[in-house]
Amino acid sequence: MAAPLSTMKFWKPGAEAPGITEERELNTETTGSPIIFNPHTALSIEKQRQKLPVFKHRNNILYLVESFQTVIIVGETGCGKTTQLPQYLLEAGWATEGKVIGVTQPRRVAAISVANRVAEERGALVGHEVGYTIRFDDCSDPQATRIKFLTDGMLVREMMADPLLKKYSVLMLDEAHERTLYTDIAIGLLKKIQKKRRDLRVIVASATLDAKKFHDFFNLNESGDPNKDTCGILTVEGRTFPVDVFYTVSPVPDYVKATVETVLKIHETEEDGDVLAFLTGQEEVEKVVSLLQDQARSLSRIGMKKHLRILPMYSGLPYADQMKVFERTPPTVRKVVVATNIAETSITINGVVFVIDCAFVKLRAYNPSTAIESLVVTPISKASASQRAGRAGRNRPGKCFRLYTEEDFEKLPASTVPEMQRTNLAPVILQLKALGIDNVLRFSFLSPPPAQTMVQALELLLRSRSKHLQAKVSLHMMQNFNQLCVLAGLDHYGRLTDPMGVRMAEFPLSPMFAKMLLESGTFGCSKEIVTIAAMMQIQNTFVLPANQKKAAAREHRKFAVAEGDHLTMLNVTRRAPSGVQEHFLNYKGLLRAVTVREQLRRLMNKFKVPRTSSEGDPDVILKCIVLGFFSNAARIHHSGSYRTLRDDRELHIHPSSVLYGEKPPKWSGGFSMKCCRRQKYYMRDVTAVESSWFGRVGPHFYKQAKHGSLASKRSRVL
DNA sequence: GAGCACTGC
Repeated sequence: MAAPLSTMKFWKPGAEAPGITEERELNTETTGSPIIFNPHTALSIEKQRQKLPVFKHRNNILYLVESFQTVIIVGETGCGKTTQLPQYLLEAGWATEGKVIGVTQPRRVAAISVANRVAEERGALVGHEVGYTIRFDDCSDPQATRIKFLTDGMLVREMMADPLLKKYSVLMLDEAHERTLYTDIAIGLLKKIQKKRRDLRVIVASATLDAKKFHDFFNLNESGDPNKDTCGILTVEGRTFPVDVFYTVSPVPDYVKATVETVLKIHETEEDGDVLAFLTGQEEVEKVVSLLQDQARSLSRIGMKKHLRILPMYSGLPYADQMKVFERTPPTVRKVVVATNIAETSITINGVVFVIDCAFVKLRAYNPSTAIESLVVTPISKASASQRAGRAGRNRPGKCFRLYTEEDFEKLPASTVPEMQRTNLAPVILQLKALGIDNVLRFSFLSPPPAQTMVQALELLLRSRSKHLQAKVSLHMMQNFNQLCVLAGLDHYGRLTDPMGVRMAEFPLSPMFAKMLLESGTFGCSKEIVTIAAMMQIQNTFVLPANQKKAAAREHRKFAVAEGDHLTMLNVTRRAPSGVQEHFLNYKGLLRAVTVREQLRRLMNKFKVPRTSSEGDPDVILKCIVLGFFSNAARIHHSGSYRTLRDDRELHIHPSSVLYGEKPPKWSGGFSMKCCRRQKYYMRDVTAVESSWFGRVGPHFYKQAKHGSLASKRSRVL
């Protein structure tokens, strides 16, 4: 029998206009060749372009770009800003004399699909007048391309070769409200460039919420006279349908159960239309999917006319399963997509009319006092809630069911903490230094990272090395700074070392990886290390399908080696080519690892790292890994768990490691630390090592011990 | 003893 239909009660306050800020019509299969239009159909394209809401602001936009160095465009979903604005600028002559109009996107697929669409509108193939540049795929022509779409990370890379971005006349940062790490870096750098290049125009496309923050940041007018502002704002209305928002009457004790009940309630009482439910992670998604599938079976047994088709969606899902959510269902079937946050920005599913929002999201957090990254289930922001709601109004008016009270909604923060404020800054600092920002403390951050992190350590160490000031710096800051010094990316004055630091910054990887790669040639194992580094960039080498866990685990054991995960990865690449499917390997990931490896090899050649092989000797490889990852070392504790060398923190081997469940090695290293649920700390990518290797590799690092509790540890290490 | 939101260079 079906469970009694929902006891959930919702109420609907005054209708809310969803503040939607994105307009990508994401075609997930963008690799097909674009259609070329003949002049006859071009007329209708012109008409379509004129119908977009942004069109009637055309002259105003061009006037603003002419008059202000920076223009903030608040453009709601479907207004056409991403595709039209660059074309208006092109038509108005902003791309003459070899200049380029650049438009950044936070995601690769978006850059490709938008470039394709704009090329289509202009009746040409992408890669000529309109092009794109993303990592591993440059589809632009240095001579011919006038409008270039690129990822924000790519723009930052380009600044290394061309610090003033001389080839660009205008740069538009799209989706700036998402505040990704690279968007924020680009924003800070562009402000700096604008002071030297008065002719460079910057357009920031953002949500309403942030417009003023961007305006105040970019406005260089200090006179108080608004007539002298250097930054203007323009709002363009969107083209979406209204979404009715409902809240629960009382707080929900268990949002997983509540999601299931709400789906059933919608199915029972609402008209046609697909459902999209947001949850925080894979486990929750699978749980809801399985509960709903049970219910759906019962419902069809009792003769419910309309069927439910329940589909999970998260990034770790195999590609073929992900594609299922885009398939159309017959009118007698209601599609229910149970997704993680991937459905909030990265993908758009057509046909969604009902959204269920649990109010939570899993976010990365960085704890500077432990140097450990963790994933924390956090309440979403209001901006995020409205983005989720907006997913219901893409095709026709929709409804959003929030599994929380209106009172709780009011307590949510206005926007999500920018990535810049919750990430490890070592790579950011290295990049900024490489871009000639000597004093990273003076860098104009749109949202400055917490002062208590490495930045403060840098300042204190740069200005004075007196004991008095050092006492104020906590141990971890010294360690972070020291880590970069030992890696030799920075000297003790905080300057980028040449060549080591300069080269490290050029690698699209964190400093530890770069160090390991650059030294691997002299260690005699660069061929192996480059493969291992590439493999470490993919999230999961192995896949564990929910219904075949045991069979998969059995297959995975076949690749395992006693030394640990790093050499197991090497083993996978050597033996995997046949039978990726049967061995339950991450096919997409392995393909990606191959491209990453190619890029790394090119950089290694550029820096003349000798191509050497350990010829089957594992120790050389492991020592080389320790060289980069010396700061991540642990030894076994009599309790059976591990303790970190740097601060005696309790650690466990992550269940995904091949060393999990085996006789634990005395020492482990090379791992990355993750804090997962219940405040337990885990090591991922673990390798068994010898204690004697650390002292030789990172003596300065562990010497720092004398400032704090590490002293006793160190004597045991060396 | 038991688990990994999502991007990007």
